[in-house]
Amino acid sequence: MADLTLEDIAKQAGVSRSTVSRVVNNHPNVSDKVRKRVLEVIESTGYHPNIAARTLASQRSMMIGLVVPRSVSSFFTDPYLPHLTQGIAKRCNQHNYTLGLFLVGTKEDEEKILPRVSRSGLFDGVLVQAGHRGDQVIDRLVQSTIPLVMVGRPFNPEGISYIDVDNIEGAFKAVDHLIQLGYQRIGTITGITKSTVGVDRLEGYRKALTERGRVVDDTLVEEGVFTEEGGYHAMQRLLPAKPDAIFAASDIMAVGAIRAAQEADLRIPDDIAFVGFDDIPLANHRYPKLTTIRQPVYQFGFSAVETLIDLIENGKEPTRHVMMGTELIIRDTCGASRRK
Amino acid sequence: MADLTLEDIAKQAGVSRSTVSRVVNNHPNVSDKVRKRVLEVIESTGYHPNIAARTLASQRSMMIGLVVPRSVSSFFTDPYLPHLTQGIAKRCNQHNYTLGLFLVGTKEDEEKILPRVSRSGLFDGVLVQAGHRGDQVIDRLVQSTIPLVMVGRPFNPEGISYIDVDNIEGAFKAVDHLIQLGYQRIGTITGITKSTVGVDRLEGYRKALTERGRVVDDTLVEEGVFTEEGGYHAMQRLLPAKPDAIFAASDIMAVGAIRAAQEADLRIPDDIAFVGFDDIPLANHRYPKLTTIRQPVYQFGFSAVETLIDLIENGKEPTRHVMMGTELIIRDTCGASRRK
DNA sequence: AAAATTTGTGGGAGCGCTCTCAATAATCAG
DNA sequence: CTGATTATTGAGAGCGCTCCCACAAATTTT
Repeated sequence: MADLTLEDIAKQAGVSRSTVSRVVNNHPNVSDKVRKRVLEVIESTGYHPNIAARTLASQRSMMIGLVVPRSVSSFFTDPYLPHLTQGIAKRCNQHNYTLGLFLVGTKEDEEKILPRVSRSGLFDGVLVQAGHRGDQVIDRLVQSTIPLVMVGRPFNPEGISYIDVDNIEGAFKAVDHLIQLGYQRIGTITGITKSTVGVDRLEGYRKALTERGRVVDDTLVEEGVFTEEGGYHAMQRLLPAKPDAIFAASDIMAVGAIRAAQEADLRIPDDIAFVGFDDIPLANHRYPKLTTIRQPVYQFGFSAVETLIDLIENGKEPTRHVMMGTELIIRDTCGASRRK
Repeated sequence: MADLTLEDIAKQAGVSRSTVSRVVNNHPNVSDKVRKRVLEVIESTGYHPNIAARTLASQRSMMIGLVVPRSVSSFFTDPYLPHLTQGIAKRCNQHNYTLGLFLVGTKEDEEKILPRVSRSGLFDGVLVQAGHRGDQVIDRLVQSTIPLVMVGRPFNPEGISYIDVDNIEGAFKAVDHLIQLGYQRIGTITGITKSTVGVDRLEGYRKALTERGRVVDDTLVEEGVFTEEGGYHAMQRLLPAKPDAIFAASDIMAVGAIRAAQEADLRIPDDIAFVGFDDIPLANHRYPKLTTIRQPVYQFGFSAVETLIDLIENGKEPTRHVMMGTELIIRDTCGASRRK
């Protein structure tokens, strides 16, 4: 069954290997009669071309790799990556590409994964999730010659194609919303500023305050890692500065921050308001419901795959940059309904 | 760089292609002198073997596929699968296997994925997450000749290797814990009973009650899908029966159930106690903290990969069944500390 | 009606590797 | 020191496919 070859099909259909190949690959210049006959044989035998042979002969594997660098540690604590992966897998399948998954956990993983991804010829291209500044995996992958698209903007984007969400604009919307609601001491829990996401969302925060004539008070800015604990601890550090509203750079951090606020007996949103970023399912499944900035993660995956395939099939120049928009989702934690 | 071949290395090292192949594959019977020389050339050129060619010649791809069927819809709402995937990816890498990811979303996905996984020769084996009874993907994959390991017990396990967590025992522990704490009206929110997980956890619930001389009251049993909403709605249906404790078949459902209880102004654990299943990170990051049954998801992934590789390398007979244990994690929602 | 073009089909040379087998070199026993 | 054994190396035949080229058949042009 699995060991049928083109030759076998050719023999059964009474044609040559070449003709069967043409039929399988939908090439023109095959008469309808022959095509039909070959198709019937293929159908009845359950033949499926051997991918390794095809890859070797055509120098195209129809496989792309998704590499998640070591500095992206939150593969399963934050739904972002699973969601993204799902979008990527979906689109790959639609384009008949197979997806290889590489989660880099350790230095050893890195040493094994890198050559396999970039020099084994197994992958036509690679998608890399952006991580921290100076992450080895990213740098080394970028230096290789394999077509590559980054998911998230790298610090040094020269010559690199990437897709990104407009984090500055998203953060701006979140903070501006809080300003419009009349909050006076708006703090922020930034993500790791070793990542462009962290940097950009902080910049959006700053920009909103500045454009509305506010002064940025550094005692209201705390950095955290992108996890629940990160938000929790950052909030604890922020509490003495008595903020009346917080923009957290991710929903997961917002959840942690809210926990810290609740433990300090603050009511939400009466004593302190929150806006997150991401719109993870949990945001709508907790009490009180989280006001947040929605980013189109699934479409992000789609777009990444499209961009990469375009790169693979139409050459690496010029580099492509895709920027996606965000949306403010107003729920309970910002206190909008109360202040109306 | 990527287009170096064995032949090139052989020429540079002044030996034959065969010898270089032996060195690359760590075969014995190569003199130290020659091996060293070849290794140096490989090192200095950055040569990496072409995987497609190797696969074609050796009939082994060193790739395994992970297939998540359509009936497992919760790829990103529940951290279970991401966590499992991480364990699988880790172990694959340690064994120098590459992981292909297939998330089946639609019927069309299924038609494309199945032949590619089972008949293209690209994969040496496949891991399949268990889903609902009668899921086409599972049935069809099982019928193919490719080495296969199910993650989670299938309904019809004859001739199928699988690994599973002891769900009956886990549920038993959870419910027995509630019984020991003196709760009288212990209800359960079962998962979908079209899955063995759902069935087994319900059985553990029944077994615990029966063994402790209790009667199973069907008005205290509600089925839900394995999501937050599933738990929420099931809890709403359960409320009129006035349970004083609930065993939810997953943490995510427990979270939803707690939300429903809180909306009904019940205090936890004073008015109603909860025990979940899974021990997802959130269980420890919410207030009150969730008492739950921990299953070793990461090790689950490890074990699945080990079992599959064993199958690939040592033949398909006999079928392997691996059962993993669980652990009761006592936190706040069961009221244990209060009742001490 | 012959020549030129346009299909449609088959043959053959790889793609880069593995693996068996034969050949040679090195080692050993008697 | 010779014949036998063993360690080391090379040659060659594929693995199953693609793709270029040549040829034959059908169609069009002059």
